[in-house]
Amino acid sequence: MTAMARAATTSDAFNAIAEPQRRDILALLRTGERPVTDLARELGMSQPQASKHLRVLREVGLVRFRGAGKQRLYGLDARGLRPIHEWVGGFERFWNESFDRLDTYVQELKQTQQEE
Amino acid sequence: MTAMARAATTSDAFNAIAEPQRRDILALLRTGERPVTDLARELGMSQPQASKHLRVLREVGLVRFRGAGKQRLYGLDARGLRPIHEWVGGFERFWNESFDRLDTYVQELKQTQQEE
DNA sequence: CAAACGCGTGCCCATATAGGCATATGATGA
DNA sequence: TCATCATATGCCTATATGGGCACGCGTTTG
Repeated sequence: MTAMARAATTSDAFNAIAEPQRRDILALLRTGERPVTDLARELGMSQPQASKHLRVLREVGLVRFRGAGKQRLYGLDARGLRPIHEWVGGFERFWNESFDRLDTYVQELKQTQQEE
Repeated sequence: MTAMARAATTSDAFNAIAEPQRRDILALLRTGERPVTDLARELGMSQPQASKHLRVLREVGLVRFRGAGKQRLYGLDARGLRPIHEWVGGFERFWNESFDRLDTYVQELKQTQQEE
């Protein structure tokens, strides 16, 4: 256990929503529960793909499902998004300031360029 | 270009803040600008580590720096967090509903357990 | 009971990290 | 110009994906 790679995607909601397709799934589920196949079709991904993403979302608690015949209806459980909203919200006053700061900033030192 | 791995961490803010240490850096920078070494020390990470995380944050535009002598003062540019806040905010009414839904849910089908 | 359907998994591949370390770069000052 | 301080990078390793595919399983139907 010397070197570590990126934190497991299943570790928390932050990681779970870092993947675009998973964000799409969550967004679509706001409309209501859906079986895997439907989700896959509506979002243009393969069934295995959908299942895998759903698994991650399930493991961090952002979705849940209930069996419905041979299908599994997945539904949203947005509670896990709240902590994220709050964390990001902690920067709210900064993204407003930013502009001003940046201006002062730019004038302040026109040349200490921050290229790539 | 057949198989793809996770989206590059440098691709967007969502990925950038998926890493805990980077979130720590952003949080610390709310206090004000800081040179790399300070950041590293205050957050208990190596200098190279700090530099690397700062690079990612820089590439997605969440931080910027200005040269100050032989140092580089890194500062927060939270504007990039706004889109995230808005995306997550789009689920706000759901994380309140969730509880109720979940209750109904639980009673509704006590046994279609969603284990592991 | 067999065929069909809906899902979840295992396996293989190509990538993209995080970290630790050593070293290249830049800027500053003697 | 050279030594020094502050950072940025390159390299190597162990992991963790994300996708495609084939297949195993449980449920439903015929």
